[in-house]
Amino acid sequence: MPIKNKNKAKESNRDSIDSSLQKNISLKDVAASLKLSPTTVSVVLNYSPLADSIPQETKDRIFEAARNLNYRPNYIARSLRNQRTHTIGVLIPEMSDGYSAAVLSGVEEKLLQEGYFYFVASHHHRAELIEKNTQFLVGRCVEGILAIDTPINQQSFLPIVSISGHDHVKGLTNIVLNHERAAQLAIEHLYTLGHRKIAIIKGQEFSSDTEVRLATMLKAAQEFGISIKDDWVTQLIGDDPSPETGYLATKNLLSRGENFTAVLAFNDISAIGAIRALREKGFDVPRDVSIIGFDDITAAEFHYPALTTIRQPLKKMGSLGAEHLLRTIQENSAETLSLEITVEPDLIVRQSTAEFSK
Amino acid sequence: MPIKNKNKAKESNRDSIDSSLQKNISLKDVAASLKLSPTTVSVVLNYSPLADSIPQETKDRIFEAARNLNYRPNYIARSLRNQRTHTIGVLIPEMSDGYSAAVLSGVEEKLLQEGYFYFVASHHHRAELIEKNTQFLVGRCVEGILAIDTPINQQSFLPIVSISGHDHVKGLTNIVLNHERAAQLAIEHLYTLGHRKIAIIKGQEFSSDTEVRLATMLKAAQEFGISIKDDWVTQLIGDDPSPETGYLATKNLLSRGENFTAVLAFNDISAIGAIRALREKGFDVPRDVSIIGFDDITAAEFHYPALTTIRQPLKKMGSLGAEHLLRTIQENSAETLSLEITVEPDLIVRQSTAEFSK
DNA sequence: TCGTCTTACTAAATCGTTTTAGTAAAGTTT
DNA sequence: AAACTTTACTAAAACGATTTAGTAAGACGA
Repeated sequence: MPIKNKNKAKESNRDSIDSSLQKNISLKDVAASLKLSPTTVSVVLNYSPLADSIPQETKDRIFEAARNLNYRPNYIARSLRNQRTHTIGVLIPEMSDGYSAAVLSGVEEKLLQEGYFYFVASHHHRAELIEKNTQFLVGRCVEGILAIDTPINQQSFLPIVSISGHDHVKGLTNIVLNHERAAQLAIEHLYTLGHRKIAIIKGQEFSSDTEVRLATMLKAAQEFGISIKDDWVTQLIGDDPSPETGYLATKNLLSRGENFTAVLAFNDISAIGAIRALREKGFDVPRDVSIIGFDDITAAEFHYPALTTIRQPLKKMGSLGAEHLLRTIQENSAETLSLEITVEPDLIVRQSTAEFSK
Repeated sequence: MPIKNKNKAKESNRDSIDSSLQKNISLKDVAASLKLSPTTVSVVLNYSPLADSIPQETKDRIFEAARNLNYRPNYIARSLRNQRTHTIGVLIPEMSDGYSAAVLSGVEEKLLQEGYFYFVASHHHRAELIEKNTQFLVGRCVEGILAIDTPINQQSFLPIVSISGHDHVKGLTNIVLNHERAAQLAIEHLYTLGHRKIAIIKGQEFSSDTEVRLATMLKAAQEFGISIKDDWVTQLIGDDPSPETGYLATKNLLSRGENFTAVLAFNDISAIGAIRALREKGFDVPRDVSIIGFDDITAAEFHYPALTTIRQPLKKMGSLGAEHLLRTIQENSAETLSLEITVEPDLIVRQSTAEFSK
């Protein structure tokens, strides 16, 4: 007897594997197999309060039939009826820049937890693609939009949460870094090490953090009594997400013949390029010049020299953004005020900065 | 008069912005506004051959009304009716390992081109998550699945394309690197530089390339008359996608007291960790030990020393995979045979390898 | 002038659910 | 024994499109 049971178990297991090869078992099929109406089957399977009057025995039969037939409710039909897709759209500049991926991993974790999926569309910093992709996503009936490092200039009927954005549009929630604090940490670190001549590599115009990053750095410098000459400020060159941008920017900086002792790079990627440019000109990092990156991507720690950097909690920003977006969707609060949620940076001291001795 | 026209243009522009704030214009609404039936409006807007008998004047009215009301067909309703979602599911191990992101960028490019979107689900190398996520994706009515570096052990009624997978399941298409060639390039390079004592860091068990990578390397070495001692083979330690894995593996290797002159790392990430471990023990790369990475991720070029590596055309593998998946979906060919599509590696010589002189 | 063909449409079914509004039978109260 | 409740269901509408199968009116040929 036990053996027979075992066989039976195996068989039903096999059945379910095989049946995963054929599809299209509908509610109607289940209902027909039980000589019940789709209504009854639906309310039971959904644990609807309407099923209160259905006797347990019938419920059991229904559950059993659904399992045996391997019934999976059609998500599309359900979405149509309920007007809920449990899907959100994510706008990113670039899939492969490390930054977006880090944020996305936080987004994904939170969304899957809550039974949501997401569509990603990248725009490569092209305004018309932002517009077009947004339209596509809306066309796909997403319930909200998460914009990562992507400018948003229009109000929408959909809830939007922007990560590292700086636009102030009605109804838009921004997840932003405490930039003042970040700048303070960076400048203070260099100041403490004795640096007074600091160069800054700012981001490209299209990066939404570019402006604040520079402004807060200049302000923090001023507070420490450090004046930063115009000639010590340069900008990333090119628009692909590679260290090349920082490499070219730094070469440009060096060609001006200025003798700064430290560089604040826009991000880790560009800091890596900057180090290479300095090395080519015979400067050792950190002996001759100190460099601070920004973001703390994985590569930062394992670069040589390991990068001192300002860490942004990218993954956390992603999950916070997702969490907030889901909340506004669930509250169905179209009247949401503009909101700003701030996360804190950390100074991570490694080997690319050193005391200035001269 | 021109002025009035201008105003009018502005107003209608404004209307369309405002109307993007309200949603839910259905086919029925458009039809009602024209006193036509939804049928007529549908066939005209879809350029269906059924619209042949509709006079141009009516068509124009319909198009105009659709534009003015900012009508957007409801994708869900359309999907339900047509039984097409134009959505595929992508399984990846990890969002933020650089590898998946590179492949994804190729996938995305191709898919968006063809009007498809994709859902991503990552499984962190956990078998039960692979299973669960696949179920979720199927539940979401995806039309096919793209598995990136993810083991597939079951046939499915959906088309599946696997990138860097090594499973041979009926109906599964594999996009794979020409591993023999890759190994040959790597070994030949080291051989030419005079290296005869080569250590190998193999991947973790969960990486689908681990086995072939090692086997082909050993075979290629043999062909060059190089014998690789068991003690010169070690394995990545830990399961997060950081250089730490290679760092630990290399420390382990060094602790064995063997005196190899070159290291073949499983990938660039781990090569970076390996270099750090060697450096800590006082070995200079490439003067004392040469290192070859694998993949050619962005970081490889800008590492110090820049990594010599075997390039995998990751983005291309992504777009090839997507292309092939779409093709099998469109052909509706459930009878597809197992197929293998091979892409070619390149040897990228940089600064982490040098002639062995002693 | 009848039958056929074309033109310009529309009604209704369908996709697979959920939900509203019943209903028939049995049980309970008064 | 009439009136009301509860039990155990079902029919039909709805979500928003597409598609099949018409239809009514006019044009045309024999």
